Amino acid sequence: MSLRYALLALLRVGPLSGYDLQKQFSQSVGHVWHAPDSQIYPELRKMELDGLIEGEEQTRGLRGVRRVYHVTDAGNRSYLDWMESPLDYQRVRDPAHLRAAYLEAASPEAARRFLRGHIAQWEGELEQWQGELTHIEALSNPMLVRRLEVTPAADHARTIAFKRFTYEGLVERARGEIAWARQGLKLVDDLER
Amino acid sequence: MSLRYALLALLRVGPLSGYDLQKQFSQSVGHVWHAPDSQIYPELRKMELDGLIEGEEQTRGLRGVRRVYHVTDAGNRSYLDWMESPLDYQRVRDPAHLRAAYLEAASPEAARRFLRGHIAQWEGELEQWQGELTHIEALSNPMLVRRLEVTPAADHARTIAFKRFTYEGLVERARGEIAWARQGLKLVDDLER
DNA sequence: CTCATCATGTAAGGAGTTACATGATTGG
DNA sequence: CCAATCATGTAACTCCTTACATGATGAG
Repeated sequence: MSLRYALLALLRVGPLSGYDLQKQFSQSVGHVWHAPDSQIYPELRKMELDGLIEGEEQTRGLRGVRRVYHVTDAGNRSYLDWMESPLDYQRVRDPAHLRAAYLEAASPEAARRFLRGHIAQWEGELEQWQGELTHIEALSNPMLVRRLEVTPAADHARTIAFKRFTYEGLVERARGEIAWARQGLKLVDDLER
Repeated sequence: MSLRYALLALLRVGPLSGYDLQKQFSQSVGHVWHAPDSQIYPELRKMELDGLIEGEEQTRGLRGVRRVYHVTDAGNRSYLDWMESPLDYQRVRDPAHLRAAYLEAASPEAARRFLRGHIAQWEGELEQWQGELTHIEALSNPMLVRRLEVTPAADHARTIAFKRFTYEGLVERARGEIAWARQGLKLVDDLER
């Protein structure tokens, strides 16, 4: 159910097509909420049916068409309502820690492969999030710049501060996961002796 | 797809019924992989069809029946294969950080409610995981004791070490989330001035 | 003219959630 | 005899994944 709020968060800056949104998902919001195109297009249609957004068909060249969506008043209200409402947390379902808990059943080599994989996974995320953080600090994220353009100057600091806060949290999480897996590698070494 | 490996991890210690497994899910494995009964019973049936486990119908009292499942050779192999295979990581989909990133759209009170909720959420998890850790150190977790009983003495240290490692990681993660949300509360205070 | 990019989907299936549904047994 | 717990499910629905499918436009 969060997908539509991720989409609304982007659309509140200004009208975008499904394709544009999809591109943004591999950048800005996509860093906290991934969604493939096959999920975005149908969700936009549903949101339009629910009256949260409205699509306008634009011609592109001679026969090309694109639907550009903008947020309706109802959509804006729905977004703000979500923002004021309690978040529902998913129950824990963590494949990496599930495996870690029974790692005695794996060979030391497999255990090391798993832990190295975990490090690689989170180093990838870390790089993404640190990159985002750099773009936030330098005001070089195009979506953030567009957002600031439609935001009263008095709210610029807030807007930037919460983005920085978010990505700092993610960076810390990634570092935590990496440190944990390194500990695990040491443990596997110790146990082998 | 991890559910069946969580179930196999438990069943490898000894035969259990769907009901027993369901109970264990709210304790041992459930701390890293939640599953409701409505998901466990059908999954066990599917695993039996796939030949990973075998169920034996036992009578309970006069008319009561219960199916007690045990792992087959194929099930054991499947589990060990999974243990040696690379883990597939889910794409990031994080409602808390999604909201945090756009917290400028919320009122300061709502922002505080959200952050306090986040702290409460992770303090709950922290308590669970710290409790588990205590039970591991004290060897007072019944499932762990049963596991050690069917494990060669030479592997006891390994078995315990990986459990401790897992829950230490989870405890650290929870602490990280709590620290992050506390930072957020400070930020909301600072921005209000 | 061709290729990258723009642009929008459908279809099948797996995984998980919530709610509903039923009945047996055991201990007090 | 009554309540807690034992015991096992189904049904409908949402969300997400993977794979498939198609065609237009613009730059070189």
